[in-house]
Amino acid sequence: MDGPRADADLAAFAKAVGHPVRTRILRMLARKDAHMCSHIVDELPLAQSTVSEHLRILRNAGLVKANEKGPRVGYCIVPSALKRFKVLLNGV
Amino acid sequence: MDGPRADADLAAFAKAVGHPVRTRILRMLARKDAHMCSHIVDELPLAQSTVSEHLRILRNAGLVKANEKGPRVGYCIVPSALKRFKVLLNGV
DNA sequence: GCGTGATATCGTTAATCGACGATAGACGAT
DNA sequence: ATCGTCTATCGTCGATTAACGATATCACGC
Repeated sequence: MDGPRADADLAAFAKAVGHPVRTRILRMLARKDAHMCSHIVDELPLAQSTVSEHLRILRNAGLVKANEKGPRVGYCIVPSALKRFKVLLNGV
Repeated sequence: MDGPRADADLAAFAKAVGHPVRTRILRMLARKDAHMCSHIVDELPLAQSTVSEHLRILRNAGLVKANEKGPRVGYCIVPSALKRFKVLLNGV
């Protein structure tokens, strides 16, 4: 589970989560199976494009994925990635 | 343990750890009670000032502290902070 | 006091980040 | 086919970060 890329992976996860808006988004996603981007936008005092960018960062980190179902994208957590993040951190 | 500042705190911890050099430093500190800054410098391909800056970031995040013992500063992990980081993350 | 070794801080530079508005693309409904 | 809705991407701007060398500071031994 933790190979030579443990430092790089842990840092990448942490960097992705290292912004209050993204921790909040993560929590929102963790409490439901899926969220539409617009739902998240509604709950945050940010422009839609900004939220989309934060979601892209979380997606690039592998922590979140989108069910590619047309314009109404359902976002959800990738449990295995979140788990690996926790394992890596707990291993420090 | 997780109040209204949970998002901010988690994000701050994650941001501090969100750099491969700092995860590596954290691991080094986790394996010993204390390290001198110069020891860390020796093991990293970075200038002393750069390492000092990374240590400052970890210190500001509360994850690391320095035993103020003159110029030979011994750095060590703050277990309670690291624990809180883990708890916050595991709570997501 | 004077030097020496160990850290910290300063000043600079290039790179990255965070936010926004504007725009483009994709789908469902009319 | 066109419209309206939802999301992604682009371009920009100011702020922050990462890295370095140079310089200051501090504590100890001489």
